[in-house]
Amino acid sequence: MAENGMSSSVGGEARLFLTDDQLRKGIEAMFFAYRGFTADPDRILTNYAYGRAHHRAIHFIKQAPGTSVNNLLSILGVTKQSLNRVLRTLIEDGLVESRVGTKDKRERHLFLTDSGVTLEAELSDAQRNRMRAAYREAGPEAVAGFRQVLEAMMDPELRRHYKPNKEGTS
Amino acid sequence: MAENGMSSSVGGEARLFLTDDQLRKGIEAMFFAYRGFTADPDRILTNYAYGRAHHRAIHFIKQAPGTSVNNLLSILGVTKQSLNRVLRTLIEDGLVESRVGTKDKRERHLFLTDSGVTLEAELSDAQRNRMRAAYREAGPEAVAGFRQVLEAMMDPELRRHYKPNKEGTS
DNA sequence: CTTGGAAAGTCAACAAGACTGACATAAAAT
DNA sequence: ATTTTATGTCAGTCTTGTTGACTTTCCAAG
Repeated sequence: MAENGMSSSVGGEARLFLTDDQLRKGIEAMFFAYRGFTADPDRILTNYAYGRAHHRAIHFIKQAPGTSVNNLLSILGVTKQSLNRVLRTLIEDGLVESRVGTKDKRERHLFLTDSGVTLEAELSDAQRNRMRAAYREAGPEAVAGFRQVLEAMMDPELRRHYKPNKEGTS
Repeated sequence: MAENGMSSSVGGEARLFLTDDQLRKGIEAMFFAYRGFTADPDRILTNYAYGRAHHRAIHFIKQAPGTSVNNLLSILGVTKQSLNRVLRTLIEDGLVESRVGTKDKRERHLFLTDSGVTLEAELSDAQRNRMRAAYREAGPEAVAGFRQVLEAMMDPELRRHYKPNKEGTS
């Protein structure tokens, strides 16, 4: 159904950027780029017997210190059981501290310890370096386009909570 | 080590697009966008008891019919053992055909069967629709930037074999 | 005050899909 | 003819996702 190689180029050459072939190239580029995007942190993580899931948890705890498990859950988009296993090892290893909520004792508030901050910095530095190189090579206008397309690709629900794109010209 | 929050904004406001904060936003956008990127095919795949790995295999077999297992391996960047499990189920289920090479009998050449083509179309249609919507919303210039940054993010090795970005202005 | 339900988090068991190691077969090289 | 290389397969383990069952805490209705 609708597989004739021209299903989206009916608008003529002004829409050349969304022919099926252009779309396919974008899809493949996304796949390959994501691999590069995660390659450096992944390499580092194996030295600590951690995985990508630990990186994500650490990243967002650093970003929102004191966040509840539930909040982290909705950001990461996994089940609480899955996140729990990761958090448990990070807490056992002393990278994350979990404090029982004062107002609501059901909640656990998460913080990075000093060791946690150190590992987060090592992982983020590696990932930022790759990102910075790509940004620098592509230039500011390409970066703006990159961010626009990425944001349009997110799930609408997430997008409403996220929307960090418009920053002032300051 | 170089963790002071301004490690890349020393060049002044002309380089605002690669401050650590901009980099972090890009990193998070990449993470969230990739989830959206795979969401629709993933949903479809559960109906067939397949996973993302099957999708990738089917995609690249469709793209390069008759490819050898080894070639597919280098594209997908996984071990042959991992790919083998996926290919075996696809062959058993009659979505992929594996023909022994005529010139070199060690090789297996892979093709999609009619059923394979059908599933590939269903998955690709879903993914292309999401991509098309994002492209349309962001516009042609943003798409060009998107592709530039993605390409710069790939591993250099892969990039040399891939490089599909320069197409004529026709 | 008690009770019953909702919410937050934990424990256990299972599945997908990566990985490494050991192995089989065909082709090529010596 | 024998060894080496290329290719593909089988078996077992690990990470990380899933669902289901459970505890603790909070809150609201009776």
